[in-house]
Amino acid sequence: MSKIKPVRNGTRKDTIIRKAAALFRKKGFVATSMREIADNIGVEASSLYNHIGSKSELLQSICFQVANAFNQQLEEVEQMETPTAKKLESLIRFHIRMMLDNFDEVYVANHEWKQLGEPFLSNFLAQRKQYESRLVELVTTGIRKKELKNIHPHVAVLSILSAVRGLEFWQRHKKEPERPELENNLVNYLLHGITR
Amino acid sequence: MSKIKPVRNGTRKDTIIRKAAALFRKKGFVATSMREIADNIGVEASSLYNHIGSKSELLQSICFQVANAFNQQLEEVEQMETPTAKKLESLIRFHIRMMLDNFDEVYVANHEWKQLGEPFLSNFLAQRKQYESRLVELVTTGIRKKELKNIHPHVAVLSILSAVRGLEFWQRHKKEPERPELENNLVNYLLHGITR
DNA sequence: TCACAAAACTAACACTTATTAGTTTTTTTA
DNA sequence: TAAAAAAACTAATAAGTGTTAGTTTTGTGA
Repeated sequence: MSKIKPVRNGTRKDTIIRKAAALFRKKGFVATSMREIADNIGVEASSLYNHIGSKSELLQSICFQVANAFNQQLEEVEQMETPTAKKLESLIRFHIRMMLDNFDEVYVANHEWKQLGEPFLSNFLAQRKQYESRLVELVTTGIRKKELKNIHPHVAVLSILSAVRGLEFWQRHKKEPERPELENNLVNYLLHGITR
Repeated sequence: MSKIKPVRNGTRKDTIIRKAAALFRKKGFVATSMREIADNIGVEASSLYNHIGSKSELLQSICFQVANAFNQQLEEVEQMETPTAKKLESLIRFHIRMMLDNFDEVYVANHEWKQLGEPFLSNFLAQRKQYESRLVELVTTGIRKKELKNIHPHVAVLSILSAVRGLEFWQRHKKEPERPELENNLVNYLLHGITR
């Protein structure tokens, strides 16, 4: 019937991925059918295959796009010439913004990576592991330099990552603390429990 | 072929639910087929229906059994005559133990509740919301009594719940801090950032 | 040992799934 | 405006889904 509207500055493929991300987030990857995605765009399911290779490819795009964003930011922060606490704060704030600005995609990457097929699954998990290790390294360095409290680095890192992930629940209580205030509250709780 | 072995002090239904929980955790609810569950037990898929009503019923059992456990513990803690921080610590420790001792079930309740059909979905979400509210109430009281730092209660509660949930990642680094040490580290991080 | 109940089986059902082939319509390019 | 490319369509396929009916096997209590 109608045509797929390319998203601003993007291809039709991008449009499909965005809609897919929204549905994957709401219903889960496996529970979302190609027909549903197509319906939601206003097109037949088979038409999607003029733009994408497969359903799995959609999930792959979403997961690795998110992974790349986080990796790139970590790279930049590692280069910074600031105290460890400041680096940590930058990263936490980036996580918060990613969570709020790219909710569907980040949520899907966090919850649906299990449905990736090989070799993508292994690749994704390896990247995640490496990301965590680099954060642990950061905290460890901070402790050695006496810039941070002497806390178990791995516990701290996983707590921080999890707490930020918990922002997904905030979608529900939207009116609660406004965005910048929420951001500051969370950073404050996570850091000033650890910062000396 | 063979028969379903009833779990110690349990019914055959319990055995099925346990195996289902393990598979739902590994592959997700929708991606797990009744035939897979049956295979894993060593029986035909149709045989399962001598013991259970439907696939959805399996998910319901898992989710509400977990919800009940948490609600019951909260009830008990609320009755305690101890400082707020102590109550909070009890709850955190209970969450940690539930996470480690009933990993599959807690994980499934946390990740697969979306797949519950109505009216179970609404019921489950309502219980979750109420649980959170009661925790917020607890923290708020603690702040009013000057037993806790003056932090945004909702941010604190969600951070705590999320951080504890993050223990699911710990399954991977099993050798890291041993259980009691891990527990103490986490409690320490979560509370001594908030305790006065 | 006989009868009854519990629990397994086989076979089939009605649907839904992702994906493909082939064709037609629409848009872009020359 | 004609030719080429892009993007939609219809129709079909093969595989997998949860679940049911009917039957056979297994275990139990009289």
